[in-house]
Amino acid sequence: MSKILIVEDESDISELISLHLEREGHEYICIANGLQAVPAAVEHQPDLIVLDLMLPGLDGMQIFKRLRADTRTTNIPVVILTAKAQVTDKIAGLELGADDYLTKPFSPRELYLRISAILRRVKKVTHISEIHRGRFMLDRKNMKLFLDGVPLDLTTTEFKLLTTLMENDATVHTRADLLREVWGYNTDVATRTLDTHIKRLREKLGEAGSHIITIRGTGFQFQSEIPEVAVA
Amino acid sequence: MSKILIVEDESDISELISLHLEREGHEYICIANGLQAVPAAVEHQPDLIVLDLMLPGLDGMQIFKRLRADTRTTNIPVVILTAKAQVTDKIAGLELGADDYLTKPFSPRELYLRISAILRRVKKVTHISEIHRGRFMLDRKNMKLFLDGVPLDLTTTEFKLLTTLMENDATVHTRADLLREVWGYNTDVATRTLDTHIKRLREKLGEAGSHIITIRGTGFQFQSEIPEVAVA
DNA sequence: TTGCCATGTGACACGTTCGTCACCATCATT
DNA sequence: AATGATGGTGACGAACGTGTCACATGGCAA
Repeated sequence: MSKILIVEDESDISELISLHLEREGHEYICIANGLQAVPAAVEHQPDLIVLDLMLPGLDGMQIFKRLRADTRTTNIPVVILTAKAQVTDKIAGLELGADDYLTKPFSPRELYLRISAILRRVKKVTHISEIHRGRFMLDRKNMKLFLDGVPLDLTTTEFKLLTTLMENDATVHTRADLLREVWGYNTDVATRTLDTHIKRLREKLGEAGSHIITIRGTGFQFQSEIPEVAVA
Repeated sequence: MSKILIVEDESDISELISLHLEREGHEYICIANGLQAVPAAVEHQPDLIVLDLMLPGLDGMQIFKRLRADTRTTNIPVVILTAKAQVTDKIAGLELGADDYLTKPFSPRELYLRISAILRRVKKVTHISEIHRGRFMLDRKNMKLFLDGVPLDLTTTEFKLLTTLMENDATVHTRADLLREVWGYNTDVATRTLDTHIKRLREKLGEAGSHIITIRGTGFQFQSEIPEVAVA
């Protein structure tokens, strides 16, 4: 269930929208006065805002800009509704950073689905605290590693190290890179520390430790798919 | 810069799209054969896929479904392109989980802007590994807390605890809730542990520790804005 | 005011984690 | 095959993080 803020002065349109939202189990707040848009968004922290540009006596674009300017609302997706059917208007709306732009008359079902598409995307991406790479799944939120579905506990350092390696599959990370990424800007960490941690990681991974590949003279690399190497 | 995979058999259309993408500094890969879509997406891991549904001898919808079915591509946004202008088709496409749906003939500029809108949203949300709350900024990626811009080191437990509290600003978390969220489902953690960690957190926060509020008889709460209380 | 109960606090002890070092293994080069 | 350099390993002590307890404090109701 998500919370949607509808900024629309024509009550029949807002009813049409809210009907759909309600039927699908969403929560909504309708306001008719554009001036209330920012305060309402700040207060309710909706997951998405539907904004009609054609509000009486007010430039809807102005409201949109204010929503983007305020840190408390800048990340909330906005779908713009308007009667201006010109392609140039559409482009102007999208250019300013709207998430979608629909022209009246619109199909309420389409609007609803476009709202869903955005919400879905946001949910999905938020959920990507998980990195999937072949047999590995890194759950960043819970600092857990799953190998073939089996949970493995990692220490903070091991976790950071593996995350850095896994984030860019098959990219070579130099020793300096890793030290900087994992240990922070002041690379006052000495000699064999990195090696030791790589070793500990490989140890915990068991046979799958071979996914961490040594690039002699440079650094290390994570490969989710180990290429077949012909062995005599 | 983002990487876009274009699946389109008409070379003039794919050129039109790629021209725009290139001009804005994006990288792109064009493939004309729908069957290569999934392998190409797996290999290149694009940030977004533009998929023409009207591929010769192939059901584009089928390809879309396969992209969503594969764990390695399921999270990649897809923009569907089609000649079917019927609202019902549009609805069908969005219903299946496309991120946007454009009908031919379309304005290349509009397509480009819609692609940008999705990329922007994804980037923004991905970037929200940072939680901003008043004077506090929690950098989940680096497990760091910034108070008025000053970095503070937190231990794993402290970090989880504060994250849980901060995620829902001004929401009261019961002791049981916190124990479950931070310590995991098996709440075999005893008596005064939570209090001790709250204390340690407050200690590290110094004077700002007052943002963690005790709700007597229930639990704790994080408030980014401390309401003015009249003191005699 | 009294007494009870929920919360705050300081100290402690245990286990974990970390960085370092000395030494060994392995690879590349000649 | 010899040599030097680079990476791997095992061990160890110090530092850190954590959970628990005993006791102090403070709010609330009778």
